Amino acid sequence: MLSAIMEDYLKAIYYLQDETDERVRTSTLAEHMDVEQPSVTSMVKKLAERDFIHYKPYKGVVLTDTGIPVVLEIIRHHRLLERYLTERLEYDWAEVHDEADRLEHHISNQFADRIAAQLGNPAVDPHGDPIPTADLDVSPPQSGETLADQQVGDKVRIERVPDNDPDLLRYLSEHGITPKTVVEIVETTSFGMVTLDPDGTDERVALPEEVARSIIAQTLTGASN
Amino acid sequence: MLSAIMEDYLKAIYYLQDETDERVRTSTLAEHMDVEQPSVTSMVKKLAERDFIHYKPYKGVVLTDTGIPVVLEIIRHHRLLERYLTERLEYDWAEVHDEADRLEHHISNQFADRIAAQLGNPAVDPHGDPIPTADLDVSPPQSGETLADQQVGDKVRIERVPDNDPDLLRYLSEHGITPKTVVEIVETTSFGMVTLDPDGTDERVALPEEVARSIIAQTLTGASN
DNA sequence: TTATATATTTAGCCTCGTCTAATTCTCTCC
DNA sequence: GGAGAGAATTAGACGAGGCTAAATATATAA
Ligand SMILES: [Mn+2]
Ligand SMILES: [Mn+2]
Ligand SMILES: [Mn+2]
Ligand SMILES: [Mn+2]
Repeated sequence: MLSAIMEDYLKAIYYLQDETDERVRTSTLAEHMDVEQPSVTSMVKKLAERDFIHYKPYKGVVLTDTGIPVVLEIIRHHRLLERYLTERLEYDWAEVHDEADRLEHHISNQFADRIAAQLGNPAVDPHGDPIPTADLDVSPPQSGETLADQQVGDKVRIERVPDNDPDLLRYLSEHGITPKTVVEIVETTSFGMVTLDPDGTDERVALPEEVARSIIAQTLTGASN
Repeated sequence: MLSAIMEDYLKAIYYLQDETDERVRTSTLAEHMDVEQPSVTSMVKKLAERDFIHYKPYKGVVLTDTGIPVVLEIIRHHRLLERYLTERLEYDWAEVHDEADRLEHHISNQFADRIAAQLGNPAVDPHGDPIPTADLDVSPPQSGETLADQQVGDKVRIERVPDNDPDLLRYLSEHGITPKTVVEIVETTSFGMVTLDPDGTDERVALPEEVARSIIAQTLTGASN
């Protein structure tokens, strides 16, 4: 079989190749996995040897058709776990990531299917990320629009937030911002600050543009169109 | 921290020293862990180095006061998982052991505490084994009486069955024998066969004496006393 | 087109958990 | 009390994953 470490490498490759749409470089992977480059080189050789990735020396790697379903299975585990932890075991959505990142490698597919059934086969995880089905279909990524692309006065529905920064997640949920929340953009500044008003509140929530760009949102009504 | 493998060694030592009430020998451990003896020797040195066990060369090992709570924590995880899997995720009690044996090393104490809370802090696992509390108290072992110690005509309540033989567990549950079941001993033979009648049924369930001896039961009424 | 900077790979070493083969200790039995 | 038998340990190796330092390939920029 495949070690937990190998699975994490494959998962990292999946996310990175999705982001950049290019071959994933050794250095990028090294940073992501928090190891030195030679460790990556030796690992990608093993993964290529076993046909999960295509490796071209000095040119980076891509997942093969063998590798992709492996990754999707892990992502299914991860997102179902996150959902189950928040929904059934009273975890805060800020704490689920680490627990899920470990357990994803150790639960059986049977376990995953059972918690999926308990949850009614949910389509998305607590951060709005799509959960692959048991036969590993994944919904296509949402429209690329982010909170940073909006105009003042726009109303948008939050679709997806990054799941790996607990502090941000705590901040967001404390201010009533989760997937499905509708917010109005009340201010954007030249120095990179976006201010929101969650629907039905008078609260003002400020976010650095950098962060706003990482939050996917669906435009509902625009003052500008 | 401690690797999953090390935890399994400690757990094995715990069970073996409980069974024999003596120092656990290298060979016993090797058989239990399904590795060769030199592997055990090198592992017990590491565990002794870290003070989880006391190791006397050529004389076997014993858990230290540092090692015992480590084991109890793992056993708590294992038994809570088994209970949760059967009760909330529709696992058959014959299938839970393997899943629990893997996951016990990977769930956090928080996870264990949450499933314990969901279950109402149960005292025993599906096989009747006591679940250590969050502060690691364990109920003392049940009376040593087994199904093999009974007389024909005795009524006994099943307390505990071995959890590592799926076939046996399936057989038992198919014939309505689980912890809490009351059965009457209807026959014992000189060639080692015990026959039971589960309470309220007319069914006859036969078991080899070897197996009967591994099932703990509480005598309720005896024809003989 | 050539020189320099940067990314990547190779070389060699380490720890963990395992193995086989060889050696040494312990125990029993005469 | 000594000879063997049998159990346990030591010696030396291997694969997985990691590291550092050295070598090499690629990219950039003159
Ligand atoms: Mn992971
Ligand atoms: Mn998530
Ligand atoms: Mn285990
Ligand atoms: Mn059990």
